[in-house]
Amino acid sequence: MNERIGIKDIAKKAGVSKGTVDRVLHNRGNVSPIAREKVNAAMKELDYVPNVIASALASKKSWKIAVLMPDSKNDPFWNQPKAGILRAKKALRDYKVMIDFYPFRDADPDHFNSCADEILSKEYHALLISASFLKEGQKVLKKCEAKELPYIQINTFLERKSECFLSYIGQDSYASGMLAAKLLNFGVEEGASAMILHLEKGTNNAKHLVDKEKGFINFFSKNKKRKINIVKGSFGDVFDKKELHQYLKEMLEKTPNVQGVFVTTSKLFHIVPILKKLGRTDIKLVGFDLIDNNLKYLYNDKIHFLINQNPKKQGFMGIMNLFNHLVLKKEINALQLLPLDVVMKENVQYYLEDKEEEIHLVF
Amino acid sequence: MNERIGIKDIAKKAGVSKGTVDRVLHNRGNVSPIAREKVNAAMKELDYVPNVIASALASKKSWKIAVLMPDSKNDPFWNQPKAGILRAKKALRDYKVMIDFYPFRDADPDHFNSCADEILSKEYHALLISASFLKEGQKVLKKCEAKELPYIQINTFLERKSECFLSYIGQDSYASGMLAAKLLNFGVEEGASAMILHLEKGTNNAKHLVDKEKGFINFFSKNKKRKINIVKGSFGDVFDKKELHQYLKEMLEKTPNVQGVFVTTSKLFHIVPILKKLGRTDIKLVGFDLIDNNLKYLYNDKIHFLINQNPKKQGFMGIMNLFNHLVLKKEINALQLLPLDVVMKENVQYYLEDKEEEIHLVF
DNA sequence: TCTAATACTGTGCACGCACACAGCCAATTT
DNA sequence: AAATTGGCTGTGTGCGTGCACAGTATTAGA
Repeated sequence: MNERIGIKDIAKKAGVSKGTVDRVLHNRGNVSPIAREKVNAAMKELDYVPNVIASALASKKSWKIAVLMPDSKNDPFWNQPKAGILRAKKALRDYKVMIDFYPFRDADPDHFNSCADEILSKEYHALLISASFLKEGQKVLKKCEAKELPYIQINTFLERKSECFLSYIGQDSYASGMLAAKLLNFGVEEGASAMILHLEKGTNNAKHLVDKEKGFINFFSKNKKRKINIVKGSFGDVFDKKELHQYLKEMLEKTPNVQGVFVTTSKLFHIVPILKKLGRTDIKLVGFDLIDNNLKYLYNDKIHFLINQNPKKQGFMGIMNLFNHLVLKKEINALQLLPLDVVMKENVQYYLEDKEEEIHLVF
Repeated sequence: MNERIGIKDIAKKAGVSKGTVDRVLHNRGNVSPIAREKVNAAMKELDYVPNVIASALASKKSWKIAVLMPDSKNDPFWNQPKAGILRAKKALRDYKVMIDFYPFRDADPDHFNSCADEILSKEYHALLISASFLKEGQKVLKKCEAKELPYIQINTFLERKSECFLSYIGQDSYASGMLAAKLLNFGVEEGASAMILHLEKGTNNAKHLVDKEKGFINFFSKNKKRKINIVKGSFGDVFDKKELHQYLKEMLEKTPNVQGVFVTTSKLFHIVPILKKLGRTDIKLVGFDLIDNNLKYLYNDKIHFLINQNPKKQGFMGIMNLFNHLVLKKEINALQLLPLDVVMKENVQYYLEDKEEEIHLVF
């Protein structure tokens, strides 16, 4: 049953050799229009689907992919996308896919540039990039386009109009802001206050933070049935604990009845001990990312919700989509927004488990 | 670079032929202990990893899998596991995997039995089963074990001790009860009441409902800081709207200040219009499953949270795990609990999207 | 008309493995 | 001693496709 038909079948049907079928299949040229037409007709009639297994085995081509993302030494967050990339690499080990990492120091645009130049000086088939720097990122992508090097962006999205731009894989920042708002709205009483707090430098230059803020605020302005007072805070240097303590103290004093705080990055854990010192353990907290420091507080009920952005999956899907594009010539979606998982103590295990789960191949 | 080594390499290293290596690899017997040892040593030393591509291409075996689950005509829920199974089938099209469906009428144990008998009378390599009926389910699994037919259970878990029992893939009912409790606890004021409501017949016979209830109640009994009054309700025939209306009215009258209701199945949507008629739209609602009737109310803020159990993924993983076991001879986990996704209006899109996402192959 | 270039087509090997088969040798039986 | 058995081993073909190369038909140029 279920006899799969191969190129020799369509060759026979079309009255040509399998060599000709192969040439039609891969647009290698040197095929007469008549032959091409016969082959196409036969393929359509027999509903030919290439056998990827045999194809992969026979193919001699190898594919080189460069990865340009921040060094995980400086920010452990980047270990997760990296883990996803390595898992993808393992999944593709029987295909000739080579992956080279170019980690750049995350606060060093010059280093970012020099890494990019090194990539561009070599012969890669594609690039997986997470461009932290707005201006430099745009420049690098422009250079890629000049060299016709296709790329996929993860985590940070710089808009480009080009054939080379294949996809952005990451989160929808605006939606994540709304989600945080909805969660706080659920747990905060009518008439009370909720705070959105940026704990980063240069907040206004970071598009994703601006978007999160928009989402958060728009949720409450749309939702007119319940009145919640929204305040916005911003503090750059989380390592200056004394100043941060002072800042939060003043904010909470001048804002009446704050019942919830939304921190727009993974740095929520910094304010937990401070709130404790201020005797405000009643405040409900929402933040991002399942990093150890946050998890600790999630486990003992200090943090109520963490929104998970699937960083590992971002890396994994980045490579898998490039594979899809390069090797299997499939269309890939230009925008791939990953789920915003709502994580609590009771379901966190499912999002952490790193058991040897299935490996995902894209056909 | 990255020269992959194959059986001929280890054959050379071990000083035997590739035939002997193959026999060692697949435990085909007829290998002298000395040869076996040499081959094993060579494999270890060269860190041999089989090329699944070539292996799949060369293998002549075909695999037959039977699927025994409720008919989706009667309950559209089952369309989702089915869709997952079909996707897996597509992903495996180059491997010789055949899948036959045996849908049984969901309230008809006799039909379940006769479907099972038909499967057992044919030659299948494995079975994917969702046994709705406790007693009949156990009997059927026993028969499978007698015929040495390995199986994976999805959605409903019947405990068995047997070599044939490969895995259960589904949700952790107890954890889902706790999750629901946590969500309601977040949105319900101290001193108020929360209700757990079963809308099924024969609740006490359904293990997963009992477990959900345990999880829900234990959350509140563990959490002694905040006092919430818990009440339990149970009503069998949701289609008798008048009686259901009356039942809810009385429950809400005799229970002071009910602020949240947790319905333990996908049938939450049945009580939404009734609560509206009773003028109790303030009550916060938590239930299960992204089915259309529930989604409608999620969109217009009548339902606050839906807990998603990944029914499509259950089907997909069921097949993939059988493939893993049969074809790739990999160990698979006996218990595979899928994430309990917390779904709200703001993130529901990510769990619904049926875009042609990556297809998962297990190596 | 002949040659040479070009356009097109078919053949056959390789990819790494599974598996059938034939061959070998020692032990046992006749 | 010859025949048989059974444990063990190596050889060789085929899976469906990619691709190099050889081969044939067509056309253009002299």
